[in-house]
Amino acid sequence: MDTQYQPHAIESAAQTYWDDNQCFKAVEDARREKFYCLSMFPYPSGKLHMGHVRNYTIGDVVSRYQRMQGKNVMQPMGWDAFGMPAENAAIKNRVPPGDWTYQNIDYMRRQLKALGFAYDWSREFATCDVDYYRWEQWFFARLVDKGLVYKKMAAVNWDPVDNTVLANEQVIDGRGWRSGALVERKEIPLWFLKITDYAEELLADLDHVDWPEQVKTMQRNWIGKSRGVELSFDVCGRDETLDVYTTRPDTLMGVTYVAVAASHPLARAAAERDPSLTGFLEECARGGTSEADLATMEKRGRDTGFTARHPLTGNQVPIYVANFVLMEYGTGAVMAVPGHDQRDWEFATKYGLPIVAVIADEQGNTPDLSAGAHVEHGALINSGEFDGLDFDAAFQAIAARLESEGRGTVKTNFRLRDWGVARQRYWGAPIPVKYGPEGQTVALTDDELPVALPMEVEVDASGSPLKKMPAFYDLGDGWTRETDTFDTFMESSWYYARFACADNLEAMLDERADYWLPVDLYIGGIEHAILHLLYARFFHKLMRDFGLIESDEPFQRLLTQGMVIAETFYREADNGGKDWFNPADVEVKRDDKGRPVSAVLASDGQPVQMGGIEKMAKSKNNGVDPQAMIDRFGADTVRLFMMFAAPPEQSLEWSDAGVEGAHRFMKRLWKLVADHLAAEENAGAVPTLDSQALDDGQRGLRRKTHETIKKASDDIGRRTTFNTAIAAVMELSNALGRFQSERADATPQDLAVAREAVETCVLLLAPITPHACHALWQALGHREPAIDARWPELDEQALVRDSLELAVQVNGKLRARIEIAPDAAKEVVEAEALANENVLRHIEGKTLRKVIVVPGKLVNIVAS
RNA sequence: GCCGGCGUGGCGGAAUUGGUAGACGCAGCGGAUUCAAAAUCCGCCGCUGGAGACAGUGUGUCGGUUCGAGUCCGACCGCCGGCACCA
Repeated sequence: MDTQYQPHAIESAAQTYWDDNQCFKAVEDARREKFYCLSMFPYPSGKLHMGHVRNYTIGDVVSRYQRMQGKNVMQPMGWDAFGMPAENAAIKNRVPPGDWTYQNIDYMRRQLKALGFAYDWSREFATCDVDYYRWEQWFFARLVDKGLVYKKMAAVNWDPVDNTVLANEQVIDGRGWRSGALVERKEIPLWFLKITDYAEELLADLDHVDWPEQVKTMQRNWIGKSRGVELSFDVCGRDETLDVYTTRPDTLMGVTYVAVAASHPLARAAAERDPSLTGFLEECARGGTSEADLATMEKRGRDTGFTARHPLTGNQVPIYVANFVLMEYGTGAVMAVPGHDQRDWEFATKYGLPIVAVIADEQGNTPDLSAGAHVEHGALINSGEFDGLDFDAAFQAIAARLESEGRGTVKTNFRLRDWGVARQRYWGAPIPVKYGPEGQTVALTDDELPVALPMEVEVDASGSPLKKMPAFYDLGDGWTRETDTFDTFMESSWYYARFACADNLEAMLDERADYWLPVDLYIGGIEHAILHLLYARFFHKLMRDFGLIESDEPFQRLLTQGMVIAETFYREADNGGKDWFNPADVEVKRDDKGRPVSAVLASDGQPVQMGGIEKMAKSKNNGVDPQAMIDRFGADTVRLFMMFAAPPEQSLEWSDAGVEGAHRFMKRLWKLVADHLAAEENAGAVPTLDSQALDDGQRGLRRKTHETIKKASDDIGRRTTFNTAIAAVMELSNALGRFQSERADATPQDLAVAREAVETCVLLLAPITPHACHALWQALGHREPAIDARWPELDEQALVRDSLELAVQVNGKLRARIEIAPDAAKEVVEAEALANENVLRHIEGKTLRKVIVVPGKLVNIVAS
């Protein structure tokens, strides 16, 4: 073999081999256990970033590992191709979004291939392919038939200058990102999917998936199941009621006012009576629609002049209109208990509304409400017949009373809201609906589908070009087509299923979906923990209920990867902003401890400021181009560094020096194999290992080999902590290197033990650095490729030790280490520990209280 | 604001179920090799004291539980992700 490690030649040879032999084409085979490994598909933004490289390397390592376990592995790749960036690029470069998208896909596909990922490329598709989204349109029409789709008014961000709807991302400090105009909340009719019909099941089935607990908790909280009471207040002097929902009916006697949304009919009626309210209602429409905006804005309100009658006491309480109550969440009205709700307390304090204590503090006294609300549960006070009841009893009693009077019912509520799927944008799948001359709304029939998105368009900042294309929307006879397109979360909600049968042009899914689903391991960014994953789970259940698939959940196991971050550098610009410099163009100066102290721009030698470590992003210009790293070190080094630098769930800091370290290891590994092969050649033959005839050194190396197999198998297969698996292989390779240099005149058993260690290193690393291991496995004389080699098998016998080292503590502090036989009795261990010189020194003059022996670990002697 | 995380040497991280803190790697320092350099190899490497044996101290801060806490509990500080039209 070549004694030099030459990554580029090795990598293209391995990739050619895999390609020519179609090694990663997945074929359904009922007799074999399947493993479907999926990484979240990329948005084709232009080129791969390090986050992609990390995501896809994790998936590839697991896929290759599972293949070596003998599983029938499917690992597909595709493109989440609809979305806003294509429209933005179209405005900027005057290129149709479709052209831009498909060009990006071509470039990024080449990059993925250069990284050597074991994808079945025959299953590739982009969500902007008609053959993909046509089935989404078909399925949507089925949902319309089943009554799972409806249209209702909902708030959007409206840019009054560009006359267009803005995404939340396009609203910056309450202004449109292009126009700079103050954004308004505007209500328009939009399509919704009834995800709330599935709230209960979406919550319950979280118990049956193997996901990180934090993600399950976030989803549970997002769905937000609560038990409360829906009750109604009569509006005094008007023939109407105000319905409100509360999870705290126990505080009902503390209600001192009621608040309604600015767009509530009662608020509008109030403005007709009192025109001075009109300006306030307009003000309420200002600002963004995001929950963060609403939760952090200044809470403001006005008295409508109307009053409501308390359902139990009959007392009149004022009705306020408030900017933080929204018409589309719940009933558009809330009851306020300022004594026991902090937001209500602040509002009441601001507007001089009464604050009444109706829940006692822990000691049973009236709580002090001068500095804030008392929100804990407790016994009722100032509540008439309900005084003294605790939360549960009061809930029941008050709910029963309301029910008997026909003024309320116990109700389970969900925080989860129905999914608005309509977007007023061009680059998305057209919503398959048409409108008739008499106001009819009709889903398109199968023979009217698909609705193909016109590809030759000019996009500007004034909204969707579809609205200006009669050829698209005008169907004649007064019928028009919907010009809104689907939320791109629609496409990403079922792509994992389509990968099972992407070549089927006759049906959305076929029986192959049930072979592959559910996905065994799904890998992607933690930022998708709620929305994407919840929508995909919902869509899966919809498809199941239409008989398209059998399983209940799409993703059996989930791995959420952390971000890739890097140092930022900038200079203050003349306009007060910052000019950001790429880390590749900056030289960092360090002090004698290696701490970075300053940095200069390489091109001019002048200083730049260090801006801290941030997520790799265009805005901070701190992205490291994977391509440059692959060109310089090869794909294996990049993959190795990515897997070694941090466990997958944590954020990963890019480090040029770290990459060089990974490259050095690749060179050492290469040399280790070359040295071993040279030694075998000297000896003339490959001897057979006789595990019964080994000396101490040989047994030591063999133990290390099998300890490494044990650890790496567990780390990759169960824990998915690839960094520690690599560290273990590094330890083995270090031990092997020492062994080889100590035994220059190798005996046959030296060579046999060393070969086992060498082959173990190569196979354990094969999923991570597949190209080099492909070449090394060949060099070691194997005819089958490394991808088809079986994962090394653990020999428990090799792990047996003659003696163990135990730590000896005195009062919890380490004082000595003792060598002891692994099967030594507790008494022997204790005696040995107590005989130790240093231990004796520390217990001298003290009384022995207790000796704790943790077998195989330590002895703790308690003395005082 | 609400929900979910994270915080360990100069740096990335390890310590898997409450049991020897710092594996592995990077940087640094010392040495070998070399005419020299690069590359490579060997050694040292939390902090303080000590020639050393060893002792003290140390996992964001403060407090608690325990024979024993990086790990569990409470309060706080800082940073990150999500908040329904970014993907």
